[in-house]
Amino acid sequence: MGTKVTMRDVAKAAGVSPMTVSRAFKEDASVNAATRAIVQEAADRLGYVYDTTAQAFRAQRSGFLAVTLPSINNANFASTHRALTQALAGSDLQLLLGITNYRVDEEERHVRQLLARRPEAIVLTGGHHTEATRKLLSAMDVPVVEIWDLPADPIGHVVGFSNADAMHLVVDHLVATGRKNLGFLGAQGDTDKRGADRRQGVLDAAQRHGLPDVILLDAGAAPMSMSNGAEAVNGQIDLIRDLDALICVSDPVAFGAIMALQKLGINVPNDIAVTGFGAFEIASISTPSITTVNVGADQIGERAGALIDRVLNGDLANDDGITTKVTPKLVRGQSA
Amino acid sequence: MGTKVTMRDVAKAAGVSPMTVSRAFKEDASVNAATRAIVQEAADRLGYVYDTTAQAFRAQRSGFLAVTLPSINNANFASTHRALTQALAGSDLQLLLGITNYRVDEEERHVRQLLARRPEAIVLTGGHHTEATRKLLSAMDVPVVEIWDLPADPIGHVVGFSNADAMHLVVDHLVATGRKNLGFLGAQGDTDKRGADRRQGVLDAAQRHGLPDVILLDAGAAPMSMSNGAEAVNGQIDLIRDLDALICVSDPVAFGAIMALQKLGINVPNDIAVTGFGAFEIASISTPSITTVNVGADQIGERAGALIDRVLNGDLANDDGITTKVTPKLVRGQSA
DNA sequence: ACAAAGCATGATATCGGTAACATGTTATCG
DNA sequence: CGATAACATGTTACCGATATCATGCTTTGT
Repeated sequence: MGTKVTMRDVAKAAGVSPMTVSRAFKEDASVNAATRAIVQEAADRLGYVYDTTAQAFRAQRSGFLAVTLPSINNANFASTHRALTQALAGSDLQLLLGITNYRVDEEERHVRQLLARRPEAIVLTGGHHTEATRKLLSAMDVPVVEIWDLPADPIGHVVGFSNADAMHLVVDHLVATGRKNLGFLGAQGDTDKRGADRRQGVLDAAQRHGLPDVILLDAGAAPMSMSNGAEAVNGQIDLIRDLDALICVSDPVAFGAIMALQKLGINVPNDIAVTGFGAFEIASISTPSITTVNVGADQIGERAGALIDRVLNGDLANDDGITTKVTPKLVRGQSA
Repeated sequence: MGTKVTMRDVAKAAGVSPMTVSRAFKEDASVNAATRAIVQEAADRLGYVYDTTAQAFRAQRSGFLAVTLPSINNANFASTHRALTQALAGSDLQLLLGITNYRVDEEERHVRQLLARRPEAIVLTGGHHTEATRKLLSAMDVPVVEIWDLPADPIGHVVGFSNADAMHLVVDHLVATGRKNLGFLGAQGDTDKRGADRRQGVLDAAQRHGLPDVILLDAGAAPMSMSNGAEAVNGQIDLIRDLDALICVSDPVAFGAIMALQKLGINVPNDIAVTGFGAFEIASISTPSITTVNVGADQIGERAGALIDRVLNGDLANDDGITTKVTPKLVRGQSA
């Protein structure tokens, strides 16, 4: 019904000044209890809804926390999101999400949009960005937290881990259990930089161990999931038969690969070991369960939240970028 | 670097009035090309970022489309989100998400926050809401679209399907293939209303077919996933041994259940049929593949987007609520 | 060559809350 | 009892972008 009811309207209805209405809506402001009740009643009657846009404008404080995520269909990013939300439950920040589909150019588009809303801080998932994105971010002096990565040249703060190093855990484990001929199944392009970092980590680790060249197997573009794993196995089975270990870029891909291998009569892990990444639920439910890496997605969200709290409380200067590392852990399953 | 650069600053630097700067940033406004270039250069040099908050305030148009989703870790809601984003790519709307964790009280909290940002329209996933939520929504005359459900008493527009009716497809199929003793595995509370609707649909359909009482099996609270299915089977196996069909509230639950059943030496579908819901990827990749229901999550997003386009263009009065039904389809797998 | 139309730009007021200051009224104290 | 503090409320100005109206300059047609 009531279109555009403002504080002025409420004030008139309650027989007070707009300022008193404003005060009545603030918890701690000094307003007589009776007056506050009258204002409340008038507001309810008129169907008044507080206008945060106006408040944000006047206070020059949007109350937004901008967050970019590659995907909204990923248990790990969901964990980070949840932990971040919880860590910031005390503050009055509202999350403003941008979904980048694993692409830096979409990230740039979103960052532009997000910054125009004047967020209090911005959280970027990933440590690779376009030049324009970096420029935009340094132009405004908004606190920046990069998560899920350890960028070589951080923009501001960082809460993450090295995707490349995490793969060393996997390769070390495979080598320790006698595997030598490794294959890596993931995107072979560089659009998804975290995936590319993992690929590079595998290559480096294999070289360090003096293993034969790692066979690179294409699984399409991110976001990759179960079907990608299955199709990649079926399409490149000749290459795979020579391997004794298949390192997959993520658990869903690994699961799809295992399903396809089993249908081809190839036993996991006897004929070939398979590993995943991310400690998704499928890794523990699958038969065989999948050896994977738990990156601590919730820890990332939690610590990023705590960091933002400190920055916004002024406990922490914005320009001395703090890097918080979380430690990925190998989770042994039956598949490797 | 440059804190709070405004149009005024750019104007001064470019030697023009703020108004000209404003025009230079609008594609179609009449500004001399040379002037526009000067302004651009000045803006870039100063690191000016357009302030959407101020614009939104002045124009009394936020540019937000508010959307509530139960979860950000769900392929179906992600599909809806993606389709919605694409359908609205032409408009300049920015999505403002609220994640409700399948709870109407959290939804209410989010709706309050979202409305305070004066969205152009609001999309609610689900058709059950608190009384306060309904009141809030009718107080502002913001266009409302409820999706993923067919509410008995819609607030505004609707794009959805009947969760209860969708289960008839499943039960009909089970009956047609000779199953009689059904169990329903899902939440037994009413927090997740869509889940409760599905449960009711199964009960009604079974009664219609004159089947014995459906055995209700608890799988915990939403969001439920694979482990819930597996644990529920392990914990209530005595009840399950008497069944010849297990209807699960979602595919992940069904998959977890199948894994647990297989480990117990119970063959699916020979000993017991199992069905899921949602046509998640796991349903097609799993062995056996899972009989499920595809609800057309992307269609929902697409049509909701088109609907919002029409409403915002004034092609459609806000008060004559349009209900668009999408038709869930049974997807036959090997599990039932 | 001059009026009319077209184009580029500037000045002013405004959107809805609220900080800062001002004012009026009631309690408190020596 | 007069002075001062404590409290409740009102007045004014302002945040940044832009709709609207006004203005000056250039082009065009006859």
